[in-house]
Amino acid sequence: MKRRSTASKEEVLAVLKAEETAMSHDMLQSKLSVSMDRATIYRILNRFCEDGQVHKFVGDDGKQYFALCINCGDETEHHHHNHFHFKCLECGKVECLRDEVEVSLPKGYVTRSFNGFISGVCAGCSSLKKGEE
Amino acid sequence: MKRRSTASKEEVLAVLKAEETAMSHDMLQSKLSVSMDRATIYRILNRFCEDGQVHKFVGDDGKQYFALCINCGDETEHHHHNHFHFKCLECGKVECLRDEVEVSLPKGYVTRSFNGFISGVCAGCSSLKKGEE
DNA sequence: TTATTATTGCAACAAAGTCGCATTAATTAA
DNA sequence: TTAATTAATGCGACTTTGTTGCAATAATAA
Repeated sequence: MKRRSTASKEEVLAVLKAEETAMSHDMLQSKLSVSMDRATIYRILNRFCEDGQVHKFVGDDGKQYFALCINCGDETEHHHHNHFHFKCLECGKVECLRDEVEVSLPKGYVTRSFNGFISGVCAGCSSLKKGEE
Repeated sequence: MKRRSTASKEEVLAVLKAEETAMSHDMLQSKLSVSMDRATIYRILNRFCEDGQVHKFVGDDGKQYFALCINCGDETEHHHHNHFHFKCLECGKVECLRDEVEVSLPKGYVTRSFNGFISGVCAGCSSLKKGEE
């Protein structure tokens, strides 16, 4: 299964880079300059995940989000992504929080996957709100 | 809107207590001794949430899970549920992890909701697996 | 240029969750 | 005990998310 370079693929990648936020499928689709099928977008994104360019997580809205694997620290391929994701409820931006989080599990428990998600208001938006008052 | 005590409501509560695990709608439905409509189950659970008997969170499968507000520590009504939930991929049990988790947000960021979810293997199941080898 | 096969679009589908509305039934008042 | 009030339920319809099969398209290798 060698990957082929296609316009769709490049476009998805371009949007992910340009927007600088993790994106759910629908966020992405609305930003695409070329229209493409929902299934295609999912397939492209999941391929990126397999290739380690992108990682996937679940938001507190139950949706899958996809983020470029940059600014996520120096993760290597089999690395657990033990960081939180933060979604700003004002501007909609979803970002990776830098610090790795350690959760102490009870004795004998083993982690397979980690999903940390916080919703709130980011610095930019909370200062704006202060300004408005 | 005074709450009424109904058989359905009691049954849902009974299952939640008996199973001792957080449950998604479908897990719950399959354990009910009385069949009831999907919408009804959701409405009952969401009412429990409003009343503070139950809290809700999202699993890494994107589903909503509901857990009784016991063994979750001494949360008061407006308390953030800053604890992780752990789902055992072997036995399916979903439990609240005791320790409260502190995530240090960048300056100016405000938390509105917290969702921490870990999948893996619980102590019981991982010791069983050792035994099998 | 042709053969190979990864990629795409389309349609269909399943599952999760919500909502409106008519009916049922728990509670309160008479 | 009966009647009135209205919360709770069941049903159906619907939206959204995500996946999959299959035929058509197109990127790559021969």
